[in-house]
Amino acid sequence: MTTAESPAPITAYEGSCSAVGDGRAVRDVLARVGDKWTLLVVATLRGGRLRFSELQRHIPGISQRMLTLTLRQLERDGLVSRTVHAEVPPRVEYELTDLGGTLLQLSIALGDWAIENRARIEAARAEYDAR
Amino acid sequence: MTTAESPAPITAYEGSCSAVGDGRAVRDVLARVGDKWTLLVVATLRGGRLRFSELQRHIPGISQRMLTLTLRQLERDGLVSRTVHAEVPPRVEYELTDLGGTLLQLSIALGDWAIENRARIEAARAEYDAR
DNA sequence: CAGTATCCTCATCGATACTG
DNA sequence: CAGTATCGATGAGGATACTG
Repeated sequence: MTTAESPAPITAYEGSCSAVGDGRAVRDVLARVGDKWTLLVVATLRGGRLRFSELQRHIPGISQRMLTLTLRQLERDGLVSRTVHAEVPPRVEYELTDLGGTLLQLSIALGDWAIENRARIEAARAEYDAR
Repeated sequence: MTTAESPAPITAYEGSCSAVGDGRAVRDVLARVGDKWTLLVVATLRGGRLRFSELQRHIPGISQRMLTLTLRQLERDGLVSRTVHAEVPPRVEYELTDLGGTLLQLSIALGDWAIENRARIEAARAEYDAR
């Protein structure tokens, strides 16, 4: 799920069936959404706006650096808005945009799928590994 | 339960809140599904069973190695079934399992989201970069 | 045909230190 | 408080060669 790429052609699925669109678009989305923290940040913002330190507290394990990078990407893509309040000490709040809200729906679907099928997947793994 | 009420933190998914499940499950799924090729392979199998070389042809840019690795993971997780036909030359066919089919639904939703919002995201990026 | 086996590169991420 | 700067480890993924 690397971000910086694709001189490659990748014309997968054009025409053949529109179910998933072209591979480039799907990969772009996955590159954004499939990294280690993005969906977790989006999910954490589902309750409304939070400031930087609150986000960090609610996402155990995320480093300051990765939270910053993830938020910058989300902001750049118009999925999250960033509001700086002119105060001392500084207060910066992040909030999902409307577009980010639609992504949230997907992340919930993905999360639900994860919960529902986790046991099945782990059973399959155990069986596979048993050989 | 999309709480719109409390600014109170919906702390990090410790298995309690169902909206996104716990972070670990979500990350597991993303680790599986969010890599460079998995969803593309799943999507390619939507039409039914295909053999190794057919998959490779339909997914431009994928290396033999990555196709093999991706298929092994999917097989291990019970998302794809592998059938070896006792012939010469060998013929191996891959097909989505029922579980894999449910993942396909998600990949379609993700693909649709990608198509629908790609222009918006790129516009947001352009605007962001213009500063 | 359908894979393994190696080698190698480069991006991702974590840790740490520093700053407006 | 909310970042930036820098460094180093890890590992995903590509290229290539070989095999049952």
